[in-house]
Amino acid sequence: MAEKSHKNNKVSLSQVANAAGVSKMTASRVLRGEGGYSEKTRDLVMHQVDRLGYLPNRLAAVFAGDKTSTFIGVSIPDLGNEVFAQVLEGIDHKLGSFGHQTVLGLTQHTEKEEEDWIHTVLSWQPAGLILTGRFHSTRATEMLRNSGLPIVEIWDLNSSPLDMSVGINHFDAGFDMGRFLVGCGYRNIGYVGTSHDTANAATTRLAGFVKAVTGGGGEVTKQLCLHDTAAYYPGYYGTEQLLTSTPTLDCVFYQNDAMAFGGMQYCAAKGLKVPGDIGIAGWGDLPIAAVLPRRLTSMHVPHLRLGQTAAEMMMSRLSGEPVQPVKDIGFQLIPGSTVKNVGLR
Amino acid sequence: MAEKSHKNNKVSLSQVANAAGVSKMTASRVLRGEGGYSEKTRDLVMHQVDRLGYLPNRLAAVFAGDKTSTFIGVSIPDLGNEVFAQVLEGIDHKLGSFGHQTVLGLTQHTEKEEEDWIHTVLSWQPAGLILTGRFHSTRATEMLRNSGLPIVEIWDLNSSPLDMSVGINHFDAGFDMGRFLVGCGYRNIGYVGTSHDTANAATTRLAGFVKAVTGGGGEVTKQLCLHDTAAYYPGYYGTEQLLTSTPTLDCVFYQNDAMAFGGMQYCAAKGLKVPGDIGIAGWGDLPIAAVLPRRLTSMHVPHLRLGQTAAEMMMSRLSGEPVQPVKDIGFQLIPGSTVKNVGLR
DNA sequence: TAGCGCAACGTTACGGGTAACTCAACGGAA
DNA sequence: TTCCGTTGAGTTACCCGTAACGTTGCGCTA
Repeated sequence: MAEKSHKNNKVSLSQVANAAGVSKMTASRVLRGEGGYSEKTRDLVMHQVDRLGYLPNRLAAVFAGDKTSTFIGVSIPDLGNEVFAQVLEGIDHKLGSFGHQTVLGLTQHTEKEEEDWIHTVLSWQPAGLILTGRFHSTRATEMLRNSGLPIVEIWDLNSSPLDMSVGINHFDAGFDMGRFLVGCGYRNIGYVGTSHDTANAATTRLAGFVKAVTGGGGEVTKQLCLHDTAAYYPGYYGTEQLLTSTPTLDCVFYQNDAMAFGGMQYCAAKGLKVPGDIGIAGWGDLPIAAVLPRRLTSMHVPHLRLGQTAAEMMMSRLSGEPVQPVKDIGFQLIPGSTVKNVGLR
Repeated sequence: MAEKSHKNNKVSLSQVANAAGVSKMTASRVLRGEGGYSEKTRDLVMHQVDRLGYLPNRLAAVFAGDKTSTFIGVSIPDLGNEVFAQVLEGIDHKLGSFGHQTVLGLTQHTEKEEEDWIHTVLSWQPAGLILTGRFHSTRATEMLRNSGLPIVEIWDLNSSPLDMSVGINHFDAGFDMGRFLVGCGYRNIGYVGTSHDTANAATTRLAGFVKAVTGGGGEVTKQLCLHDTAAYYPGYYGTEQLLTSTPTLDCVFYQNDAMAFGGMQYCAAKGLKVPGDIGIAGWGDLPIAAVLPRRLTSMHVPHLRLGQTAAEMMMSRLSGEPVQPVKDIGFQLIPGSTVKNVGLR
């Protein structure tokens, strides 16, 4: 099986055609199943395909047809954050079901890395790009515009997107959480997150949060932005830092549930009661929340669906259907019971 | 900026060359920086590259050079399992640092899906493939062999790999855990996992586990394999099912730490003391373990490093360096304190 | 000043498919 | 019988780069 060509060990279409005694074009037609050949010819060709172990060369097909590939470039900050793992899972499954492939790029939240990645990925003639966040470098924006490709900006909703956007308004979400916590009676609130990058949705969220808290008569007394991943242990030691430097805090808001859980564990280790001594609020309503004895105060965002929706918007645009370019996927505050419910408002 | 060609809106090398008043070949040389041109010519060409917003077409380059691309196909079962998210993160970072791209495939643990995905990915002329697991369908194996590409099988160490393999011996790891638990005095042990697929490493692990337990005079009384993801909540309700049907168990072994944590939460909710009333052992030493009050009995596997190593082996092979084809990345039992330590052996 | 070498650049021929066109054979209607 | 449409298949040009070679023109040597 699998007689190889001399050059590169790959069986080409012409080899199949020769072996079947037909022209390259006829073999091509059979393989694409677009008709215009007899049953007998089809069998001849397919038999040789099996015998030689022919694999189509989609790269050459794209090239010949002067079309784009079925690649979709997907840039994600990192996978240590469960949120993005879920988003990616949603994207890849949906893309896969449409016969498209994910070309991954972990761009670590930096514009420069994203820019380099975009340059590389565009050179592979992708069918479209899905990017996390709405801030891109000038050169990146220019390349994206010039490419003329469909682009979905996800996560941080962009009301005037390059092309399309799906996500939530993080400012509003942060604001809602802030208003809720102030409504619970908290006035002296801390924050633990992992980045102060202005391009980061978490920063936008924090801004909305701060606005709501100060507007409601409270104060975000201390904001901690660690140089680490938004995971359990940073939540733990971040809380330690926070409460050591500012013991007067009555509540802590975290960048996500993993960090919040880490914070809860710190509190438990130090004998601090939640919510008796201190309130805890997370973000994302991650799977771990489902098994905790006490419902974690959090903000539900449909991450998997967000990913799926992004992929669907991409597919719609590629098939020429009309697409609503900006989709707010929505969020829902989970009051939970890791904050006191003094029932204000 | 960005004057477009009539056809497909992309600026080609000849357009750049024409605009710069040089031949296509000279422009190509400048862009690849391989010398054979004057400084003046270089500036002329690069100026037009900027002005026209030219993006190289790597697809055409691969095609012309009759080479493979810089794509590496990476198949991962799913990202809901943090273990694989970490592995993927390790792979993509390392590949990226070598100028290669990950083409992702979430193949959901099934051979059929993997086979289809392999067929598709191979048609894009990748430079190599990284596959999770060592079991592949016959047709998949045949395609992989015929491709002649470098292949790294990860996770479940394959001592006679298609090409290369890195991971751990799950049978041995399961065996060690079983021996340890029996050594702790447990005799009536339950298991909660998510799959009975023979192609699954978890199944291999379980086999080793069972062998050690029965060999040590204990019994794996009940094995529960849920049709779900290996996450917190399945761990919770799986434990509920397990302990309801078999209340006599003295210990439960889980497919991973997330499930184990879910199980611990179930126990806590029901007033069962860990390890007083029941022992709990997880697998993977996931990040959450770092913040728990009680060290979770688990098995440490360097997931991130596993991913990085897989990528490094791939890069070594591609650059023609000699590669040790089978690498056991090792594991380490974390005794923890969620099991009794009766101090046997 | 012929002869030579080399830097700098141009020409040509692919590579593996596909679009668009052409052509032959055949069957049915006029 | 003639004409024409349909079916099945072949031909040709082209997609965008690169390898391999060919061609200049200049400076230097003998």
